[in-house]
Amino acid sequence: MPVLDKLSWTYSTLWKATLPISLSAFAVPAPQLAQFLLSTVIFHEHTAGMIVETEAYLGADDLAAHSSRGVTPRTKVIFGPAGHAYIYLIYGMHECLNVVADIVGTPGCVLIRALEPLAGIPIMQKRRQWRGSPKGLTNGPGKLTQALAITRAQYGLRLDQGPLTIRQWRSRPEFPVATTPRIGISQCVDWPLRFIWANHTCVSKTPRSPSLQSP
DNA sequence: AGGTAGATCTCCT
DNA sequence: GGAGATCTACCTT
Repeated sequence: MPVLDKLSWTYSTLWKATLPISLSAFAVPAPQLAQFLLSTVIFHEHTAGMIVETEAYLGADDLAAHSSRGVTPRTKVIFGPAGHAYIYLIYGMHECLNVVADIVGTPGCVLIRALEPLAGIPIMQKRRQWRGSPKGLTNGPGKLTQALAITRAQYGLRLDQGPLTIRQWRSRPEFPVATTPRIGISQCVDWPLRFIWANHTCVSKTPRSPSLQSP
């Protein structure tokens, strides 16, 4: 089981330890996809990290979701096929990576909020100008995109293959999952749609009142 | 450990 | 024109 500082991976050995995810596996409701994506691994530009924190965003009733305002040039990919990348700029400077969920026409997506850095850590340090502990490289949605060099240039790309890819371990690990309210929103603040690998050191914030699910 | 300010762009009112 | 799915530096306890 990969845990920070216990194993060091090269990009290619990590690639071989993982398998592709079929595009159809993404076509499930966002809360389900958010939990599935925990423990999967993002690869891009000589760097890779394991997802340990996600948030689900739903459709018209979820006023915290960008898609609740309908189709715009920015949000159109959310209404398209699952398994593609929705990437947007927040606060004028930070890119955020989302994975489109659901069937075509149903706007659901999953925000990737934190990774455990696994491969290419020196490259991440250079991109982030960060000399602190490795977890500080990717424990936040704006941090992980910078560490993996993900920008709106990758908007709309499919994630089951190609330059920006998400893969799964050959054998899915067992780990405890906790559920909390989402971070940084002002609407639907109590909806339990944030999912974390409980007690993992790379999670962005300690939840104020996590509810533990069965492992 | 915790709060605040500033940076800086896109979308929608 | 203003808020926003954020981060860092720089304060104060």
